Amino acid sequence: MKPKYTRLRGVRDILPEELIHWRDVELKAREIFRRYNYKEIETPIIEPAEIFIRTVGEETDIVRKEMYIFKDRGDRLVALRPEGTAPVVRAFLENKLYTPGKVSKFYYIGDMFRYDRPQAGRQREFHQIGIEALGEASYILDVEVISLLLSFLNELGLKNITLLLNSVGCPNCRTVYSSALREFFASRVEMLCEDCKERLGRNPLRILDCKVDTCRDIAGDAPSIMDYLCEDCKEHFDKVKEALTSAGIPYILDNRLVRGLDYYTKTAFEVKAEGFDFSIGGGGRYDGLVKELGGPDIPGIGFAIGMERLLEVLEGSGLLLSKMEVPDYFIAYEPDLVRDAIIFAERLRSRGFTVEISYTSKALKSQLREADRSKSRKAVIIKNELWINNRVILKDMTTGEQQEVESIKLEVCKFE
RNA sequence: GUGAAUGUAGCUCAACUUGGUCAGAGCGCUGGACUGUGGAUCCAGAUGUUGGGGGUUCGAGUCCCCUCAUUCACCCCA
Repeated sequence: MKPKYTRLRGVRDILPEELIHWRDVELKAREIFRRYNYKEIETPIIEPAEIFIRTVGEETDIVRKEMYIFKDRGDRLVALRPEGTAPVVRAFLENKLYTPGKVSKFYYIGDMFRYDRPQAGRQREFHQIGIEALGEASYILDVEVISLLLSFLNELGLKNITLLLNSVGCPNCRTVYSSALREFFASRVEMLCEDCKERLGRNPLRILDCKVDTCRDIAGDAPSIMDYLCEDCKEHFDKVKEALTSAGIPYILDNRLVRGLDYYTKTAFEVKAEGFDFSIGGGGRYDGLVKELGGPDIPGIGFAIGMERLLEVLEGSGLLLSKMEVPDYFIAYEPDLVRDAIIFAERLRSRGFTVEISYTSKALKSQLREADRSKSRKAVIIKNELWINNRVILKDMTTGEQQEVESIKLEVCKFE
């Protein structure tokens, strides 16, 4: 049978067996967030498109061609959220959660939408686990956020995670750097690939992480942002690096690390797993974002982890171990005892057991086949001659051993 | 948005360069051997508008065109 309706491109169903692993990961995340005192927040999937356009940046690909954007029936321009930071900041301001001198720390787990062509590690609907810490400019927070991220991955069992680190400066020094880059590349424009020629006008920083060899070679001689950081940004970055080093957190400086959203300032970072091309998460500071959304001038920092990507890495590393739970009992019965069987099943369920029952009242043979397929640990067989004495047959489906027991025993005993 | 590959039973895939017993296998499913006790073995059986549409041909999963979908890469990113 061919399905009449199928899912939209780029979205997928997460089936029970896989979802188990999602919940494991989420559980671990919540546990870590608790230890760092982050509180969960949930924002709508749909938002005024404006908040993304303003913060992510009009010239970014996300806004130019990847937003699910449309007008609702009230003629409002709305968007399915392409990322989590702007909504959290919006909620933070709208609910007046800020108090001077206090840091607000949030985490979220939810789905995001970007209208991309699907490929490995990329879907149109994808899920992120992210945090946002608002109200503190100190480098100490940067280090804590990075440390949280690495602890999380570490405690999931991942080794060989590399932390890539950069500073993207602030609007002041980045502008200077940007024009220096533009000047540099403009003199070599004829050697750049078509994409980079485009990037030269739009965002010269992007040329730095072009994959074309000739562009890479040229970019190798390009000026480094480290020579352009202003005093404040430089000092901040130095302190972050020092603190990471003294905390024993290894990192790789990557001056070509360019985050894709305009709101980032100062510290920018990504985490990658060995053997996987994509990064599984990234983040950074965004000290101007709250103000950009109409709030006070308070700083922020956060990161987001791609759930699907993380799971792919965990899968590839053999770290997905949880299995689906199987029923404790399967109730099989002689047909005229259906009602008794139903009631007995309910009693066991009310004691906390997972109980399946045959829905077909078929021959015992096929009921036991059902028991086998349901992967139940034990079968309970209810037969007339025993049932009148409140006894049932308890069969261990693994060993095949069976014994007569009092039915009440199953209710009061803990499952062995 | 650009480029490439793929699209055959529920699942994994055959049927090849050479259009003509080509609509198949394994797994799974149903039933039987086992007459009220699952799994193992053996035997039997069901299932497909070969993604969809059009064309070439006496004849097309097999060739051509269009379309849809999937996968991968680019752009970009989680």
